[in-house]
Amino acid sequence: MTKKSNARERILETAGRLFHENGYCGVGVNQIIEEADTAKATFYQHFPSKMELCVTWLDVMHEASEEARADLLASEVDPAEKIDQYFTDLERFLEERQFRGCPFTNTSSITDACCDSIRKKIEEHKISIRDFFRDLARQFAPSESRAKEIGDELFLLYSGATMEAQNLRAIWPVRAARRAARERCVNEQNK
Amino acid sequence: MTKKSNARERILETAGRLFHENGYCGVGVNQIIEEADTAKATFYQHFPSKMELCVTWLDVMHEASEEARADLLASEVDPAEKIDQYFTDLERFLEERQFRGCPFTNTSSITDACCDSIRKKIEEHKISIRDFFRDLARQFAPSESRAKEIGDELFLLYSGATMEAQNLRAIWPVRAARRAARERCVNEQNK
Amino acid sequence: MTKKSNARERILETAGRLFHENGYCGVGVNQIIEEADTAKATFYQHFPSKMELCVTWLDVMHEASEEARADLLASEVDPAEKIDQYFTDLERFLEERQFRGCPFTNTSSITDACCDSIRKKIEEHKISIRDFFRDLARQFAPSESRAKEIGDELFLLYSGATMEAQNLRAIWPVRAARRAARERCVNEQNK
Amino acid sequence: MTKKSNARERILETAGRLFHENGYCGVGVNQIIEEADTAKATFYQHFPSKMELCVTWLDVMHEASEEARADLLASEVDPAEKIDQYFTDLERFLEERQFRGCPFTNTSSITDACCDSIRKKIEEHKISIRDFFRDLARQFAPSESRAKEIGDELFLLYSGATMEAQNLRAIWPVRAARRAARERCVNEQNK
DNA sequence: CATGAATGAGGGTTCATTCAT
DNA sequence: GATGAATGAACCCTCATTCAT
Repeated sequence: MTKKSNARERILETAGRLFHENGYCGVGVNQIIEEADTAKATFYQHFPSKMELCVTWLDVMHEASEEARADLLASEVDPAEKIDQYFTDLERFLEERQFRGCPFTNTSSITDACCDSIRKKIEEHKISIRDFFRDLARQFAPSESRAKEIGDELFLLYSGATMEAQNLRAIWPVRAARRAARERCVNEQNK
Repeated sequence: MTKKSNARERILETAGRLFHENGYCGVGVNQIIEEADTAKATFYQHFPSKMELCVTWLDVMHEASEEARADLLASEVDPAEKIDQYFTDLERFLEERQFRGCPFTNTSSITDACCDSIRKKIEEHKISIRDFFRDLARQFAPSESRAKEIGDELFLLYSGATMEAQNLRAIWPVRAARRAARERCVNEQNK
Repeated sequence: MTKKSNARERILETAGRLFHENGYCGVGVNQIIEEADTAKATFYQHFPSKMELCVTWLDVMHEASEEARADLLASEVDPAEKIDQYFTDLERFLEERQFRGCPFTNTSSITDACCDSIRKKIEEHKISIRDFFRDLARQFAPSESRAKEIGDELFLLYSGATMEAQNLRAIWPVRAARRAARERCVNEQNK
Repeated sequence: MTKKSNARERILETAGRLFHENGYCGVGVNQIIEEADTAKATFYQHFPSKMELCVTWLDVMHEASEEARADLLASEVDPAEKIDQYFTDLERFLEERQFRGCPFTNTSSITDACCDSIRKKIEEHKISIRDFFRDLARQFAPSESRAKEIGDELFLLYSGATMEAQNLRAIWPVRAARRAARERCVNEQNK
């Protein structure tokens, strides 16, 4: 038993890597199946279309991401530490993937014209991260409206850092974001 | 030497609009020449390839952008006002183009695999914007090293705002970035 | 020996219906096994290929058809009445199947390229119908050679009616054929 | 001058032959372009789709057919002679094409599921032939209603003959149809 | 400068069939 | 006797690019 249908896994993994590296329409089904070492029809037995495969992959990524953030939020350390940890994790993530940026964002700019179902996944994911930062801000901000303001600011710092680390193939944007985010948090607590 | 070769202009303009609207690989050469009302070979007489056309377009965009930023830096208003103005301009730019995001960034994630010449253009442009924000910060920061810190932070706010306005098809990220950037500036001056 | 292998029956029945409705190459093996509620390999256990399945189905159809015609020939009514009855049955058959025409003929034009075994089935069936009409004509024609002439004519009226009812999605060709066939018969008897 | 764009001609001719021989879905675009000695993209530069190509071909065939029938109708010989000539021409046509039957009908039975535009062409063609036979019958029938009856009968004889010549790979059905059609005409005139 | 026919490589997808279980 | 994952060949179609005119 056990190894039943590992072709599906191989396809999903390979496609995910390629989508992240080259964007949705920078990857062809041919490339996916070749690198996953499968046949074309095997691909279509497991996924109804290239686009559905992409959506499935985004789903998997999103769930893992949400879980990690929920854990961080609930952890016992103080907010400034959480911010630190988040951006440090981001740093590692981006470096491991050679500054390929955010998988969702990368998929996005290419997919505009075509597919709403992919677009929707990306939106949901982004909003979910924005909400995470708002929750985080609630742990130190003096008021609800201030928490929203600061949460959104952290979200933009995160997003800009991710994007520019990719654009510039450098880690400094992430570090700058971490520093700025921490300062924000500390300032607010000292008021 | 008046109307000679206005075909080139039409192609460049049309292609730019389409690249920004639909992304690099969401636009075909056929569509470009049709909307520019030219012939196939005319296209290839002026531009060696679709990619070179894209590079040329990015060059044009970059120069216009740099000039505008230089003007803003040199203007007589106080720094907080400059920040305000920059993000307000960004807001208009993005709304006019239906939240299609940054042309450079959009082109980036698509082009990774293929072409270094496009990548280089994007890097140069991004660094040039980062430097603009550092210059801006120098106008109010207490020290050079602090100016760099704050300049980078403004840069990330700008980048995140642009990206998420596109991802979410909404203007609030830009407004949140402006608010945060202003606060940064004012805080620093009041220290 | 009761319910053993009713899968075979289900496949045969389902395939027959689908072939007639959508044509040989308008039906896929996947569709057949799904609508017959069987597994892939079960299909190929009972039939070596889609084509052999088609041949088997044509066989079944042919036998049923021959039996019905033999009964009609042997019945006690007078020839003109038999002609009437035959075309009335044809009318019902075509209407029930939404003017999908003759299963054999339909299969024919598709199969040309590939397979002699299907072709042979079709020929046999057609000759058998031609012979039926000759037998029918013998019941009223003045001579053997005249019976052949008229039998062939009835056969062509039948064939044309079936074909054009399909081409035009209309029943009038069958009714016109019946009228003409009856007139033929009556004329001959009144000579 | 002169030979400009003969690729289009080659494709149309080749496709027509193949459609007639193997039916619409028995022919692939790959086969067409190979036998026409062109590139795939050349095909699609001239015809928007395989289906549109088929429709175009049917149009060409239809026009040629209509013209020939109009000429025959208007000719000076007597009706029985016209019938004779029509079926003799049909005989030659079918023999030249190795009993491949009616191009329209052949295309039909396969096309059912997919394409209405092809279906419509076939219907129009068939009705146009039916009308031809009605016009022919008007040249000898005693009344309008009788002309319709006999015209329809001739049409069915023609259709059945064409179909069965194909099914049986034999010429006798056409000859039987001619004989029957002539007899019909002569009988009517002698009444 | 302009035309548009021609190209080869590749796009995503579906087919009938086989195999290990 | 049944399962369904895996296959390779073929499906129709589009791309950026070149060439003769």
